[in-house]
Amino acid sequence: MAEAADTARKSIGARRNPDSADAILDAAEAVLVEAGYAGFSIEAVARRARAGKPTIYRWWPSKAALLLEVYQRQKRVDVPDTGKLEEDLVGFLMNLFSHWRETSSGSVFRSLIAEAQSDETAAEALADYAGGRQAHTRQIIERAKARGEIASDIDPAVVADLVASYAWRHLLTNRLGEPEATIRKVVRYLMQGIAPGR
Amino acid sequence: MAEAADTARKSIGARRNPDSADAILDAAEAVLVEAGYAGFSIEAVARRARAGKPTIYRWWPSKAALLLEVYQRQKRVDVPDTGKLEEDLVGFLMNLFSHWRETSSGSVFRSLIAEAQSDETAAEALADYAGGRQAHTRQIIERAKARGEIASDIDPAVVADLVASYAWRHLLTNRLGEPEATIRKVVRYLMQGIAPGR
Amino acid sequence: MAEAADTARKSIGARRNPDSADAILDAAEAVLVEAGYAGFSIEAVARRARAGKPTIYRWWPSKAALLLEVYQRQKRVDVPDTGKLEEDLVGFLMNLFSHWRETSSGSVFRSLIAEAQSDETAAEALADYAGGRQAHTRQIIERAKARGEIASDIDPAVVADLVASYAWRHLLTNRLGEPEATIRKVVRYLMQGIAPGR
Amino acid sequence: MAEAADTARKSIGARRNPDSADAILDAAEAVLVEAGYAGFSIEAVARRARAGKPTIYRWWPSKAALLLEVYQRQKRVDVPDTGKLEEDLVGFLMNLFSHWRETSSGSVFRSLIAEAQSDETAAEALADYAGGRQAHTRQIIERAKARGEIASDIDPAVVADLVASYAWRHLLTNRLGEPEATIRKVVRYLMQGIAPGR
DNA sequence: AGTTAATCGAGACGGTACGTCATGTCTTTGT
DNA sequence: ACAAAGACATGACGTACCGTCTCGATTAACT
Repeated sequence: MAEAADTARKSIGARRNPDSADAILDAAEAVLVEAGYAGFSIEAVARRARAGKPTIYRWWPSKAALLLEVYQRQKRVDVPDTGKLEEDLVGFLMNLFSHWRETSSGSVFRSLIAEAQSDETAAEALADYAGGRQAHTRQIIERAKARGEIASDIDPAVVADLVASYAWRHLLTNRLGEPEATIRKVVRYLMQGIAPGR
Repeated sequence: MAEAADTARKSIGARRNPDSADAILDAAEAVLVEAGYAGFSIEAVARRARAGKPTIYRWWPSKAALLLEVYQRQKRVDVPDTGKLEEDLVGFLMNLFSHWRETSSGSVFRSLIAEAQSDETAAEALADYAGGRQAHTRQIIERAKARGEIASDIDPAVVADLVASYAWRHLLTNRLGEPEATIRKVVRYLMQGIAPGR
Repeated sequence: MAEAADTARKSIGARRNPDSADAILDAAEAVLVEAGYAGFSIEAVARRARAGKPTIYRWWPSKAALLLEVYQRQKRVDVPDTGKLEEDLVGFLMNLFSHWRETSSGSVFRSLIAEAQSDETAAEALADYAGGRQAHTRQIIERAKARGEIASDIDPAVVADLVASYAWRHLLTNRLGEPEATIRKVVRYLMQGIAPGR
Repeated sequence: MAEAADTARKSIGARRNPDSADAILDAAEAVLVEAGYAGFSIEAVARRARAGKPTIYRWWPSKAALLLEVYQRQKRVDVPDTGKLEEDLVGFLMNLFSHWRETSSGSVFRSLIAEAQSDETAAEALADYAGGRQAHTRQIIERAKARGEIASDIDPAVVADLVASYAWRHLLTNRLGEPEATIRKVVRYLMQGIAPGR
């Protein structure tokens, strides 16, 4: 999250200036962290990045686009592969929660979801992105399926949906600090069901 | 969603005028339906309700408070009690989704969640409300537990959380039209687990 | 400038409550002194007087009427009668300036003049009042005329107008601290003219 | 007092748009003439000028600043130079009164004075302006002094103050229609005094 | 080498909404 | 009948952002 350079950036000719783009993305992240989604305005980002508003609008047509790029630029969360589905899922959720908690990505993703509720293009972009991410989760499940850890008639997409839903809601309601025990419960219920008599 | 009366409402003395309150809540709902969350402003509501902005601010300190009351004013979704957990949960989710789809309450609740991402008081209000609603879901589960339909060591709160999470995410990603089969899958996975070998 | 009573005044039945009237006039004066004309609102007066706004509106149809009564309630400025016109006029102006400076009446009268610029009824009330006051000044001059101190063809109304004009402008431009020497100059110029060779 | 152009004015880059400034000043004048000082609000001016409120606030920090510029923009009143002080002063006052009566400048200046009673910055701006204008009047008197028309020990500033006072009060009390005879009386009294026995 | 064209920062523009304040009217309740 | 209390519709206040526009400068790419 580098600060804006002391000296003004100039145009580098008839092409996009990567320094400006970086400065804008850095600034967007910083503003989001410091002022939250409520204080996240193009105006504020431009001020922080020492950039002109049109420069932002030229490259990111909406707040959502900017948020999305900020989110995508960040380090990916680790998807464990322990060979056991329960450990993979618990590990994935724990990693995801701590990643969201400890970096700015939680704020960014929350904002993105919020933005998508009023901006149709944001909703589409988010759907695209979430589709891609969910594929990863699905892979965990499909790996387990291949290993015979889950029944053959299980629909991995639905399971992945459930897992993602749990994560989203905890993000949106500020409950990213759940103890491992709770998360493990969720995963166990999912794997073994809640009905008695196994 | 009655229209504002033709003749201006006057004060009815030194106490709250219920006609105004109704007109404002009606207008809030109408604005949300017609212009979406993006177009939902106190100004717009005041205009639509032929009410003064101060009247709105007097009774609802924030957009969130207004949204919450609009949501709470609406008919409750039916919580079925069939005697079988699977049917109860499938029925509940189907009822909830169609309620959200077919009345304005889906839009309202989405907006409320979005608002909670930038307004701390909205977040608290939502948490309170969600806590209350989740208690209902928990009851379904506790009833089943009492009937012996689920294992005695299952934590109903966690299960209710999972169910609510699924509902929220489908609301937020505009997927309230899931076929019953999909919802039934979710409920089955939850009840019987996804692992093989029962 | 008594403070509002600690305990709420009750209605005394179907007639004007003089305590309320006094409390309102006191409050009006206090508000004007403390917050200036800019902060002088019916709202503020009502708050300060612990009175309802309708109570004020019932008895004083406009801010101007209230201001006027506040002004009229105050002690009159002394109009000296020394037997010499110059001393009378200098004394009158000095008394008037110090009265305006040292009591709240300067603020009140300024406000009244300002109010009269946007409120026609205030303008009329002020014209009436000023007419009455100017009669006093005219008397000083007519006394002098009777004594033979001024020429017989002099129009006392015009002279009084000139004197009042000087006073008004110094009030309106915050120059009530003129030294006696300056005021004496004004009076001398008026009495003996500025042309040479008397 | 031209009307706003049919087509919306756009920004002309990162500098002040003189068209907007003109439109705003025109609108301010028009609003003042049509609705009076009571109806003179920044909102109304913005509406009339088809300008955004922030554009007005950007360039004129207060109503007073706007009023002042409207006033200063107007044609100056002629200051005659006939070689005789009496004619100069009578002519000046007659010109000033008819200028105030027949153009909007009377309303504007009245408003400015009223505004100065509640807004300290307006008071300062008015004092500055009045200081400058009074210098002109003083020049008339100093010219006469140089010609020997008035005594050498006369203070021109005090005389100018008296003349301006007379003009202000007639403006503020809506008496700009005085016949020349009355004004000539005032000037004569001032020049030759009101005491008998010349 | 000179010209063209895209980009940069800056910031003004017409707007909309914000949340607050005062206006003058109204009604109920309590003397 | 009147006082008090305070809600009401209205509309202005001054501020923050919105997304668009035009500038003057800078510089790469194309004559």
